Amino acid sequence: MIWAVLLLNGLIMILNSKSKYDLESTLYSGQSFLWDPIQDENLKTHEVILNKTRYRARQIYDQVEMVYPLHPNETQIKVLENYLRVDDDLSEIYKSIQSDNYLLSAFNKFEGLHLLRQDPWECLVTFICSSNNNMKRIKLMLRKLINSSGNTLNDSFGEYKTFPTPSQIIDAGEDNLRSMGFGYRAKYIFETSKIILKDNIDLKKLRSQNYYDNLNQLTMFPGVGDKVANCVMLFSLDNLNAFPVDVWINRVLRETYLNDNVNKIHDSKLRSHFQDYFGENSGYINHYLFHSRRNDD
DNA sequence: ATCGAACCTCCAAT
DNA sequence: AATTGGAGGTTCG
Repeated sequence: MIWAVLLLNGLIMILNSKSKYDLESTLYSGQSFLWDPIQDENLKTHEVILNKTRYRARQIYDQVEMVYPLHPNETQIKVLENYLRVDDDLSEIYKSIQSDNYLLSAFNKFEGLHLLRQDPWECLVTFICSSNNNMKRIKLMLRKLINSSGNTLNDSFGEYKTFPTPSQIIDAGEDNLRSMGFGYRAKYIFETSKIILKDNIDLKKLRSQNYYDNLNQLTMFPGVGDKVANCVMLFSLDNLNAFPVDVWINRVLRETYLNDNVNKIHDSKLRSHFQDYFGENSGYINHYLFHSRRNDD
């Protein structure tokens, strides 16, 4: 009854999710490094900047509550719902997959884990940074980049920064990027920014385009190989059949799906094999395998 | 074509 | 306390 009152008064803004949503698993499962947990009235709230606006969200039962902007307009609600992929019907995806014990256990343990629909430019920079790197340092690098090169905006919580555009990264310069701790990735980020600017590339136009066309396009950027390209496609370009193969996926494939020594098989060959094996939602499966394998102790 | 090594930097484990 | 090796890969020879 309290619910009804709160809902009617518009005090609680619950996003319209098709199935159970596990916000924390989703935000911190290694697909985005741009969310920050903040303490809010003893509840765990999470913050991110999307489309130059600050957004805050938290788990409420099996759904997501949008707690900021305070009285969001339709567009703002759509932005967050779109980003969080609340329309994905996970129960359909769980059902569509041929059952094996490892996946069943993963679905059960992380029920509600969603893929995100991130901004492709931010996603591209993020995953170029991720090579030979760990989550903590990736977050630190991105934080430094945003703080030093992004635009400063204001809202009722105070100042916040937007993600730098390609030209802002070019303005920073490769040396500056190195001093921020990017290491050899500084050149990749810098050169990629130059290409995007010079060729006037709108990465969002790659959405829903052919998987292989996107793969070819993305791997033309320096610092982007098969793995990074598949991450960008899966986490920002709606290519749900993308299948990034990293060391963790390698492990789980070797331990659970193959008898042979997987190390002898090239990553891109593994990738295409398991795309065929798992089918059109292989990207979702990939992320459950990845997250599950990283959290199994 | 294929295969190691090298690449920046941080940090946990010797 | 100094050194080594690995970390959610890519590139170069």
